[in-house]
Amino acid sequence: MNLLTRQTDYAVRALGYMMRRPENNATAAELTAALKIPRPFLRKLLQELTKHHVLRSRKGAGGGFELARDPEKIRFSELIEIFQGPLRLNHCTFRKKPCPNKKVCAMRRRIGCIEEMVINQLRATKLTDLVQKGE
Amino acid sequence: MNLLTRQTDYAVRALGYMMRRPENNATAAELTAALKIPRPFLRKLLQELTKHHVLRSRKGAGGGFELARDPEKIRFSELIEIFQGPLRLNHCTFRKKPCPNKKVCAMRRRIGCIEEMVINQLRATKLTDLVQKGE
DNA sequence: ACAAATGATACTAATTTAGTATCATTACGT
DNA sequence: ACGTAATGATACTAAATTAGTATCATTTGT
Repeated sequence: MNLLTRQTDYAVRALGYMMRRPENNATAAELTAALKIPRPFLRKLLQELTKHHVLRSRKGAGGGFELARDPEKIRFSELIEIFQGPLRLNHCTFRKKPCPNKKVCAMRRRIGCIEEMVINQLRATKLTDLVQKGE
Repeated sequence: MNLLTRQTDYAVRALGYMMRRPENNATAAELTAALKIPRPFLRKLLQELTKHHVLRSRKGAGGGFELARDPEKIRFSELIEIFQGPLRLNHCTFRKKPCPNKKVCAMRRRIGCIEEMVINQLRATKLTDLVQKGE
């Protein structure tokens, strides 16, 4: 059981790296060298972050990526959602065909409860909580 | 992002069904009919539960499965572990090669914290919480 | 113009999850 | 004893998800 995929993990590392630089920026090349993440994969992931306005990018020579916002305003939950879809711990496998197991749905309620807790935690966790500036 | 696989989901349904029967038992055939889960898949899963002493089985005519314990003593966490391995929300992808990203490991601490909360909740959740007897 | 950067997109590979098939073994009922 | 109804063990295939690659287009600074 693993809540985080490698993409999310990489994304946090990359963002963390940028956060610790004075200008909050870096190029894909730098990040590849520093973090040992396969370059094309990293690039794709950075583009994704740009699309979702977590990063801003500049093309061309001297270009690169920079944080689009204060790291304090980048939520862990947001990153997870970008790479792993909506935050839910369980989606009823029978959702389409009107669920024939109403009886079991105490499960869903109970899980919903745990789910809510987790989501609240993930929302409350900011990039700055994941990566300490000084470290 | 999905915390539960279908196997775990099915397992809860199957156990819930058995829990609501007077003898806490059923055959694979009954369960297939009642829960609309593909039979060979269900059988495999029931065998797994038997191996882990959540169920007891009896072979031969008139045989079948029964809960090996009071449903109050079957933890949700245990079921997840059986089908999805150890409860961890994140395992450092760099664990082998001594992690070159000590800097980022605030992430690990923070995630560890959320992880612990989730695990505690899952441990505290019993089969009886997932499936109400009367329902 | 050229080099250094990202954007877009389509593809392959690896891993995990879901599901199938088959034969062996056990136990009840006659 | 035999047939039938059940699970045990195991090996396999299929589908879905995740990880990673490749390529070409576009932009920008010098």
